[in-house]
Amino acid sequence: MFNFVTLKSKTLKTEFNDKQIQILEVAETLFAENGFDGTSIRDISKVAKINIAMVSYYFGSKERLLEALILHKTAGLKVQLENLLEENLEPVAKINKLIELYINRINCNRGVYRILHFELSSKKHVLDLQSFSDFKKVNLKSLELIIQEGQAKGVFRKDIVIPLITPTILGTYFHFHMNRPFFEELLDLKTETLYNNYIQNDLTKHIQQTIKALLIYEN
Amino acid sequence: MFNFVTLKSKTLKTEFNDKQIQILEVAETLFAENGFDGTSIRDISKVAKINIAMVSYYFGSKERLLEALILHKTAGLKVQLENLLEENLEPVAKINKLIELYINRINCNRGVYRILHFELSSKKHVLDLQSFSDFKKVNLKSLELIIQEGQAKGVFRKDIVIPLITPTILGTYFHFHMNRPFFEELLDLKTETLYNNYIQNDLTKHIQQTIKALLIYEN
Amino acid sequence: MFNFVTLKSKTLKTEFNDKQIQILEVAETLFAENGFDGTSIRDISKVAKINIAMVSYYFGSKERLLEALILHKTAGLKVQLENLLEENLEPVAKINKLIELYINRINCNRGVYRILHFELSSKKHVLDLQSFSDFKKVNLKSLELIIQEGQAKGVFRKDIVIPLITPTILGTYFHFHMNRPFFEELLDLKTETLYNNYIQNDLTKHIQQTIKALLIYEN
Amino acid sequence: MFNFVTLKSKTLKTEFNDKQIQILEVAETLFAENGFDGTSIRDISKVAKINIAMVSYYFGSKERLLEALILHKTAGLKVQLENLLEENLEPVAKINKLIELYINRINCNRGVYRILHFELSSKKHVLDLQSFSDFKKVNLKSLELIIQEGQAKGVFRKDIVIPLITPTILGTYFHFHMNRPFFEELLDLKTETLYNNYIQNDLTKHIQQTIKALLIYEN
DNA sequence: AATGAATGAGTGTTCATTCAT
DNA sequence: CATGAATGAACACTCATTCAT
Repeated sequence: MFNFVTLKSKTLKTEFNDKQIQILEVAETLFAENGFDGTSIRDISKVAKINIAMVSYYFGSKERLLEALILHKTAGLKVQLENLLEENLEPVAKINKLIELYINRINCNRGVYRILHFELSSKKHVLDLQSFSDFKKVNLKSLELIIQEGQAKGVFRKDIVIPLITPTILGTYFHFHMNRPFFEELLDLKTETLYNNYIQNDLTKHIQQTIKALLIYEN
Repeated sequence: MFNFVTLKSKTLKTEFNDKQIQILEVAETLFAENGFDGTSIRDISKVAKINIAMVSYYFGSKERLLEALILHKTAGLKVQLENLLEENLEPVAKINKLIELYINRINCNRGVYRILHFELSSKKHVLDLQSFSDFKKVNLKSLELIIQEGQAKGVFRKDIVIPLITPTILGTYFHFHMNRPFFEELLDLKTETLYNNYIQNDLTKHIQQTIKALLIYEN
Repeated sequence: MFNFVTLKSKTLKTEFNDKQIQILEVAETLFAENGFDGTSIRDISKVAKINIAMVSYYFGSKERLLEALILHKTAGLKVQLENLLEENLEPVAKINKLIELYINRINCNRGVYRILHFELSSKKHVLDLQSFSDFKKVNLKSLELIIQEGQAKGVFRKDIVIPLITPTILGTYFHFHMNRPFFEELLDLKTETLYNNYIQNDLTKHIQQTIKALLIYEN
Repeated sequence: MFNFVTLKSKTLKTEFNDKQIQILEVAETLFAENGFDGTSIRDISKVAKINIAMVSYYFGSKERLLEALILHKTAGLKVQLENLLEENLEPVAKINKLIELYINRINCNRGVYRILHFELSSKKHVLDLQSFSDFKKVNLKSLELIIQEGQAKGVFRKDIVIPLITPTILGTYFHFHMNRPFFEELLDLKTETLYNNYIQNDLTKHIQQTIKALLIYEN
């Protein structure tokens, strides 16, 4: 019935039925709004209009719901990255596309990525962090390949500390988004659409410009 | 920065007695480790070795403890910024010093700034966000002044979206710190000292380099 | 003993199919280990590797599973008792054989007898206690016949309170068994075999000796 | 404020305030009626007319309430035993008094002793069993001293397995009491008073007679 | 000024059972 | 006939806060 993925000798479902997906969607929204600790499974069951016992029934526990959510939402990124790597693009165009891919993806799955990058750093949660660490390493490796390609072509500087590029890309996005009310007021982004457009256009462009300058500009 | 500030029609002190400061210190540590929701006032009272009723007694509520904590820890930054603005430095040197000031300050008050920039975006918390929004605006204004000074001197580009500079500076730091375990492993930062040195030297330099490139490099 | 017994206006089988017997066996073990309340039908279904709904399906409810279990495990004792009564033995030999029969039987069906004699006294369980009371009366009657036979032959004292003999026989066994860990340590009964041997030999002999002394010895 | 007893590096209160004692009394009754698992702290709080959180507040947890209850109710027995040991009595009189002491004490604290001797044998409960094992050892030691005294005086047989005496004494009582409804009907003990009188007179006498016979009668 | 006692509301989870298929 | 899905009720326990002293 389900497609199982063996992950550290623990089988996790990667395909879910409609009700499970419904729960996952609601969970993502509420986790994004109120954090993991700030969201009760009662809240989830109320919004998702399901019985309170369903969460434990389907996912085992609140923590394992989070695991499932992360797995569910991050699945597919790896394939997208691999496709990008194989594309025949100029280094700058490739890194720009990578940034666009990242920002777009994260913006569409805000809740999950926020938790992945911020809540999971808490020492309390003893989720299977290894698999998420692996996830981050895969991302880092893709970035590395693109930058090294650009360096080989003589376009990018040689003395770049690659692991610090990701914090700049993702950190800029997250800091902007986590302070959404502040920037909504400051930049007059009154509607959801205006806000999302700003991210997809202006913010993405800013990040691309920043990274490009960093990769090319000689101090 | 403040002394007696009227906030929500209630008078908040920014000067506290020893016991209050003790509570604030413990609260910062625990909030930083486990988040606001993940920390109970029982945890705080246990670690601070004070009676559980003291928190409500001294600060009114858990939320107002957070308010007090933020006010307590952010006080003083404005003065530092003003001093910096008056210094006679080249634009690049000035922006570098600003970045250094920011990163150092935030790194020393991780807990509070993490909450300030990430947890407070939650819609649940109905703290008087205006005062924190003001705080952010003051910071933004300082940055604006420095950049405009650099633009006037013909050092910086004219087409800079200044509000997006802060997300890049702070976002890079926060993303790095929130994924501390990942970078500790990746960069072999085994001890607290090694980790802090890396932030004060390498990471700060990376951010300075990034911002400089962004401000100067013509696309 | 029974075949189709009307119990609470419902027909209960005493003959079960393989799956039902499997459930009964597992239930006995778990009830013995953790008590009735301490055992969930989830536990039973997990150990018996059957669907969780099977218990309700086959037995109606958890309580009626217990009823079935008791009926299943106590069936046959009456026949054994009747056979014993007809045997041509000296009074002491007969009572000794009765004790041996009891202890052996109970020891082989610990779970059920423990529940029968201890958990069922709880006022909460509204099982049809009458049938179990009947069961006890049958046992008492057998004992009575043997003792009266011994009294008629002038071997046993006349002033015996027969209903109190059973508590001494069974109570001694149960108290020993319910405090198994204590006696295991005290008497160095490290293995299951050693423990069972001690019961079948030493403990049985102790009880036989006790009852014999009580029945014969003139104060 | 409290008098603390150090027990395996864990401090347990032995003196309780009125509300705590009220909770303990209710808990004993309900545990006795429905067992530990069969009693919820909701039941306790309802009967004791206290807030449901009080149990956890005063005792920490349901299990630690049980610990406190046992400690509370068993305290004092040791002293009574010591006093008995020092009395100048004939061996038979002494053992009779011991039995009377035991039965009376247990009958007055039925709930606790039932749990102590029957529920605690369950492997699930990981209470500090060592202390309860110690409690049993103290009791055994007292019995041993009395019997050895009787043997030294040439009154008691030499070949007695002393550890099996306790199961006979206590087991007889418990089996009788656990099957109270059966014996109430059989022996026509309609009221609480009649029942208790029967225990204090007839049952106690039966046990004394049994043990005396066992200790004296040569097979 | 400071605190131990107390509480109602809420937490995540497990329960025995039902029911459509 | 047999079962996977689903559920409302109950579970032990923790929460931030209040209040009398």
